[in-house]
Amino acid sequence: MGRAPCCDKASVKKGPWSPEEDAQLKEYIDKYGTGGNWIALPQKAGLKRCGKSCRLRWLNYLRPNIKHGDFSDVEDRIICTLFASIGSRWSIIAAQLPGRTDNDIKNYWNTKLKKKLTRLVPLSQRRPHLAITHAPISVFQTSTPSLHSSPTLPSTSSEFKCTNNNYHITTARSFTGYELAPIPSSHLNSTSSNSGASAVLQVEDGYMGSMNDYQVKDSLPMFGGDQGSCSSSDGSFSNLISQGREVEYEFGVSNGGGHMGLQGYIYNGVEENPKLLSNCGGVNGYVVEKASGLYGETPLDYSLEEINQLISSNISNNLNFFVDGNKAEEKIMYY
DNA sequence: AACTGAGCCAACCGCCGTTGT
DNA sequence: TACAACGGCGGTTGGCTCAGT
Repeated sequence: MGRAPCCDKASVKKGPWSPEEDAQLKEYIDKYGTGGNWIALPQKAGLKRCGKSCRLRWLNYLRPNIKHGDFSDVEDRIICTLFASIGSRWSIIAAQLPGRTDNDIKNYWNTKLKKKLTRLVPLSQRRPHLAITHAPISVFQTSTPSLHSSPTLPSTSSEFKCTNNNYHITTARSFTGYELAPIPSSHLNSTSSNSGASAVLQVEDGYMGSMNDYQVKDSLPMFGGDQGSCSSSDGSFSNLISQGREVEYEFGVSNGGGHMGLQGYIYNGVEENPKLLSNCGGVNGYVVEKASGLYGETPLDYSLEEINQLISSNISNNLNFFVDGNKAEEKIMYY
């Protein structure tokens, strides 16, 4: 048996909201708040609407500080960057754009921004780029009891010991997605490589090429345990590292009251300057945040053209990099 | 003026996770 | 533990507007 409907569909009004209804809803919420119960609200407010409809109307239109109208270039860039990174997680993207709603951003993306980006860079001009796979992890420090916390997630597979301290990172499960980071071709030229702990990164070589997984031997933490997915048709990723590509990494965990994580980068195949970002007790969540292709560069430093390369080349390759079966568990961290 | 199609966006639908009983 | 109720989310739809013919 399916779930009972949240309201009597026959007796509720549907369709566009009238100014009177808007005023009624606004007045009620201004006066009494939502009361944490949207289903009961319409009746109390004297509205013949479904609670969900009221909620949507309030969140997307009536609540204070909602911004309507044109999106700025900065907003465009944030949307594109986040879309390239996390996909169509509109609520998360909206959380980074004050005054914008997820619905607004979704509509904007579907009707305008996607087309705008498609026009920007011809397929033939797309550059190779790098994707670093991320996975939920649990982090705990072994040397200082006060920072230690028991990961609530089942730990699996690998353990990472940072080269110059005692932080251990244990992957909690395998990959759920990854981020993309372009690496300019000018950064493809040097040599050297380390072996040691490994990270699984993904590299796309060429705009029409297929996405291949590569296992990178380096002193990066192991993200996830899906070794079976790794392949190395031409050894490209190893070459990239050995050619001196720079890879920045940053990841951590959050418990709602704070977070901790590690940050560092690989240069010429060597992990340098790994450091603890911040710390907090009772870590029981996990977040993995970003990797970028060029040390010191953040995703927001990319031009729209570069962002477009990330998005469109993945779309053109029919990649499913937005899929995450455990979306509720993932959050984005901003240090 | 009438028709048509594209673009836009508010609103709906249904699924999923969480919470309470 | 099972189930219902609810909130939240992303995908989709339907209706309005406007430009082009």
